[in-house]
Amino acid sequence: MRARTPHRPARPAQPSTTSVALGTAGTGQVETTRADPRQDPLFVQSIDRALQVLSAFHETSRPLTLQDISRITGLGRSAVQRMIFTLRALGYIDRDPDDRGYVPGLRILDHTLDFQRLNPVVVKANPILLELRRMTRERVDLSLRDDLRLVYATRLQSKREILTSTLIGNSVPLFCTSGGWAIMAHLDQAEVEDILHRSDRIRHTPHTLTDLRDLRRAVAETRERGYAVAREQILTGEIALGVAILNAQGDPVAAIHLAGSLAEWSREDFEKQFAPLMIQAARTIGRA
Amino acid sequence: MRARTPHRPARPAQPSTTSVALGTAGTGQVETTRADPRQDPLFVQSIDRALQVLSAFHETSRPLTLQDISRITGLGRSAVQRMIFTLRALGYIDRDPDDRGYVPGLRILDHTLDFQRLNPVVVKANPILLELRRMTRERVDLSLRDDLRLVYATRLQSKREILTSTLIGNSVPLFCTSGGWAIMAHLDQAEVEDILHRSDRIRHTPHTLTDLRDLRRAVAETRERGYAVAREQILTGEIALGVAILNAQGDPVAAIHLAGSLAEWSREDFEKQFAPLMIQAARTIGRA
DNA sequence: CCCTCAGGTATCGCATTGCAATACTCTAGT
DNA sequence: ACTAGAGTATTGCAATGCGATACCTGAGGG
Repeated sequence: MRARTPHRPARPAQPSTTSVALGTAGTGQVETTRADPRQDPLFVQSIDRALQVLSAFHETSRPLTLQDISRITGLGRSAVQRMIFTLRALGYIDRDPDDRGYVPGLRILDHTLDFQRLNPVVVKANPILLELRRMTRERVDLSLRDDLRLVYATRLQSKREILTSTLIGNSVPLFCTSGGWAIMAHLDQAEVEDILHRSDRIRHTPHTLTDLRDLRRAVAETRERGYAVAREQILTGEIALGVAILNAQGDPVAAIHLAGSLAEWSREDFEKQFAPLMIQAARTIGRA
Repeated sequence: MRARTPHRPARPAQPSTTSVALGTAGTGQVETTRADPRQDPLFVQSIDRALQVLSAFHETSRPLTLQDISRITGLGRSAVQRMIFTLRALGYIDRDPDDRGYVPGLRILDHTLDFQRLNPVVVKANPILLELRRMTRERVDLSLRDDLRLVYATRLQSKREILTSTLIGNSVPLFCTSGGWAIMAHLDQAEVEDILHRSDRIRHTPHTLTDLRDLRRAVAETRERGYAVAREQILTGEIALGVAILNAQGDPVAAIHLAGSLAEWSREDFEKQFAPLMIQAARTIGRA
């Protein structure tokens, strides 16, 4: 139990503060405009509870029983049972066919599709990513920033992709990924510090950078170059280029990645070959 | 507005009736064990309402305003506003960065990942699908049945994939797809009739079969062959093989597809080449 | 330039609605 | 056979969410 699902926050972030952030920054202290949304009278408790139930599956890698969910969410048995009933009626939770227990339901994928259809970054990026993969023949990804992590929204497999971990919705931390460095390169140093300090800097490979000085340098280098290069930060034997995508206000909201194998590429070749393409692609997407 | 999102049911299906279905079948009348879950005392209204708000995005291809959502869901402005506030605080809805309006939020993808990690069929199928694509070099998909439609859960692009419509969560109707025929081939004729009659048999290409007699024949042929062959039913120029995946009880709960181009393949070659592989793969997944 | 309209946000009282407690059924394990 | 664990169902009371209403802002338009 408690599978190593990387860094998915059990409790989500604040709502509108993201857009503020810039003016009041300074020391990297994020000024929370609204103290805590979940004790705001506008906050609908029961939605929260229902989504907590759905989110209980984040914690597991097996079907859950009622009491599992009750334990994970901290909600009472009755409440959980009522919600499961409802969520099941609506198709958001199913019974596991063989084993007994509950699993996420099919209807979730309807919302996945909506997200992909409606998110402007994803929509703009997709054709460009396809083109990018056509030209590079390597793995191309788009990830969106969610506070300390990057969530993969589009993944285009390369020729021989074995790992099943190339799934939409997977997330990686900002602090040790090409995309994360690319994004931090577009923030003021105060915010970078804030991010680095709040991240729990877990080592994914023996080469993962975790020292603050190293990470600062990685970000600084990225800032100069205009793109990030990450070697074996998440996966051994993998090299990745990352470029940030800016929204209309100039905030880095997403990143594109290109990942190749160090068995095939030297760092220099990989960069020389692909960095210009990446930068061009990111500009086109972000209209920067 | 009201974009042609194919066949996503605005109102979802009943919960536990699916598993019953078989014993009481007969005339194709599905015996509703529980009259209507949403007037059951166990049914939590406010979850339903919240998810209706999230589902409002099914209807659109642009960001939605509060009143849009209010209109689509039929809920009052106040209620919608409170829910948007909550859903936004939780990350399930975002503000569109440029344009004004709301869009589905990133946190949705967390649940997508859960679904893919936990759904036993998807988990079992993925490695086999990868192998299948390696051998065929064509597009390979896994889709799960949801009443009258098949929802794509895994999609492995082929070499030159242009269309952005190869997204997870996309759905196609049972009645006119290789996967659908493969699934119906494993149901009794009464259920097939029920499905065919309840489907609204829209023509997707000039070659889409819509006549009941033709469709019955397609299913019958599939039943004999053990796999389905669909030519240009959804996409012009495309040929697809479909094989059903059975769960432990022998019900067809999913299907795998192999899609190729008629410019490259004759129907005969495509079948001869790939049908055995497909059947083998489906057996392995379904453990039938 | 002021008015209006559309969109978003906030407040409050009342009754709807969902939770805790409890009890019942079923299956599996010892 | 008894116990434990899982799922399901019912009920009373009060927490909680909805409707009505009002406020704020920016964008057009006369």
